[in-house]
Amino acid sequence: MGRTAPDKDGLLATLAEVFREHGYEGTSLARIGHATGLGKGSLYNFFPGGKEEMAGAVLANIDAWFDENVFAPLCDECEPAAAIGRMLDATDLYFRSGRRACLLGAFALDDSRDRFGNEIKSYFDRWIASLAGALMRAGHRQPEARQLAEDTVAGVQGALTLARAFDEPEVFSRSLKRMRERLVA
Amino acid sequence: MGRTAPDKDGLLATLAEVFREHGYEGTSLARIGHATGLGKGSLYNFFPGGKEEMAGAVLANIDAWFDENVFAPLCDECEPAAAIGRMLDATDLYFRSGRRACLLGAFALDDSRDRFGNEIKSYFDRWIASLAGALMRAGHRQPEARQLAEDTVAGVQGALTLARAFDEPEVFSRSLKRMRERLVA
DNA sequence: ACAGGTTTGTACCGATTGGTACAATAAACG
DNA sequence: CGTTTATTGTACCAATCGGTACAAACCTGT
Repeated sequence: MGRTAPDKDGLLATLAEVFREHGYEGTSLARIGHATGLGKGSLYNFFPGGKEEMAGAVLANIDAWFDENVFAPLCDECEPAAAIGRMLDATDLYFRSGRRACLLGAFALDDSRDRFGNEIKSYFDRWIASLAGALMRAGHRQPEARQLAEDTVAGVQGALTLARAFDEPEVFSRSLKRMRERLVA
Repeated sequence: MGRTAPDKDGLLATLAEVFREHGYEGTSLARIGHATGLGKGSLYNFFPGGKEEMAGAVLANIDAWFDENVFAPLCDECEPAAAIGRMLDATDLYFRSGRRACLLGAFALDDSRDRFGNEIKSYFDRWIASLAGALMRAGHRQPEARQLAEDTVAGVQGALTLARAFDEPEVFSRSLKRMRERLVA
């Protein structure tokens, strides 16, 4: 083995932060190098596919986190109200109570959608489907459950947008609190 | 006078479409030139401030449209339910029933926020404030009206994001329909 | 200490970025 | 018809873009 490789998780986290802050086009290799403290040599050593592979790895990483911490709780066999509560807790944790943007939401808007369309679609699809499942177990009928799930995921995205627009994370926290009341009612 | 100037409104509309589709960073002058059919000479003649002035003019144009067609109806002195209905109609019209993205929402996410933070903030602020006003005239108390308005504007943004993520404009139409029921109830 | 493979900095590449300068052009007005 | 003035294409600029090549530095297993 050669030199000690830096921990990949921390690297992916830093990369994610840069992409979140500046979008795909706005994230230059120079900025990545500055944020991570790595030169091009190291970056292209870990990600031979360049910027696109970096963004792909970041998306996969986020995807896995949501799978484990947000979607999975919804599919558990316990009482659905508690499952939904845990989902909202994880959501609030991930988005740092509104201080963090959603990378997949940002990518959905600009033309990163062309490169990562499948990942983006799958991410939102699984979120809505698992939430709708929990809502049905809580007694909602199929069409209403689906609509309520759609509204909730859309509401999260919109609240994140507003929180960033106003530079007031509380907008997100408040919105999440109202969703909690609405979903368990 | 010199040559006949192309109509500024059509030019701004084309510019807006390019910015909406590719974001601020992703919109190169080459792309603008191709989309508008104008060379750099013309572009810098109309917008001496370059790309930033173009984006600013586009935002001002959108701002004016929303002021007249979306915010103003909410402030009218007629019955608030009809006012809210007209607001939703104009919203659906502008976003082409979900086929069009929101430029201000997109700018709020990436670092265009640094350049146009005030415009973005003002846009969402006026939307929420005018809607909350109409809701109060409809009988809602102040805090609930404000929260409902916030949820609605956030919901529009989120629905646009989802519609783009899934490439299914119907997601937006459905969401808007549910908002209509929720707001007039 | 040595050899192996890994990590890293640096120099370099062509292409494209936003922006400037300016001469050529064409319409409107006297 | 000629002058004026707004419009336009083209050439050019330094800076930066994403990406490649490769030799030097380094850590680890023997």
